Amino acid sequence: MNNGRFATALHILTLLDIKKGELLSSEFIAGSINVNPAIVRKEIGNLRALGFIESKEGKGGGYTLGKSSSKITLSEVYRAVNDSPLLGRANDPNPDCPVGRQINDHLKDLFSTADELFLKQLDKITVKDFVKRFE
Amino acid sequence: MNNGRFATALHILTLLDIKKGELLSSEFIAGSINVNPAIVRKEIGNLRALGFIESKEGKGGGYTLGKSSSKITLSEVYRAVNDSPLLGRANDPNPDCPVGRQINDHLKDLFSTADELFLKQLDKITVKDFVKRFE
DNA sequence: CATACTGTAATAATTTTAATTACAGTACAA
DNA sequence: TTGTACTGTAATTAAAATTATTACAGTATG
Repeated sequence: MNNGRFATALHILTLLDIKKGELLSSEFIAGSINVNPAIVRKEIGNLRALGFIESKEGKGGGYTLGKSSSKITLSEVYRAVNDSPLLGRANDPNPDCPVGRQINDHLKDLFSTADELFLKQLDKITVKDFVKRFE
Repeated sequence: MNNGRFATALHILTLLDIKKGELLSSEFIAGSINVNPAIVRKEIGNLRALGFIESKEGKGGGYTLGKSSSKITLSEVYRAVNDSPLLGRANDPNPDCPVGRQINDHLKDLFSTADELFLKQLDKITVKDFVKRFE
């Protein structure tokens, strides 16, 4: 799990929606999030591959939304930065112990069910909905 | 967020339930989880304060469940190791930006709702239920 | 009183995450 | 056509979080 990346990604999309029509630079975006511009460019590379963001290179270049904020759900954003929200780091238990041998599978079941539920909730919320909270 | 600790805590409780009646040492438990005994003792210190585990000091000492595994829910275990399952690490955005100033509050809302939902699911599952999966 | 445990803290090592640096590539504009 | 201001990307360093290790005092048992 890594919510730092989710926070960053959603922050980027929020700024792009609020400043719709403008091309925002990685430096401007990084200034709002308070992270390094290279990280913004990297995360945008990921979001761009999914069609959420478009970029323009060269002088005067920058970023805009690649699709309407009403068409991007938070579950899509979460999946973009993270395969399994909840599972996270597991132990590496002893395979010679009956419990150790099985527990990771059982934990995985547990979390994948919860993951689905969590993502189902986020699926109902679009970036546009989220941006409305800033009004 | 930190699921390593949840995995460790649940592993401990699972072993204690399966080996009910016996006193298990931190070394035995650590051998099954494949972590350091001092970590087991530390986590047990936490679980003992909540009444989930009892310990006996001195030679021949060790650990047993402090209450029936059917009376311990996974949501209680989760809360024992983690205040907010989902929120995790946040950024430290620029307070001079309208988005930066507000986003952490909005993220927190988002995650606290999801947290409640997640814990509500875990509330339905007891340690005993979990242990049944090993049969 | 020797032994085998727990309880707890301090420190070190490891892993993960983010920051920094660097630079090639691209578009604009004088 | 050249300087400038951007993106794209990778390599390296730094910081933060997590876990491991070590150490030892305290306690019960035989």
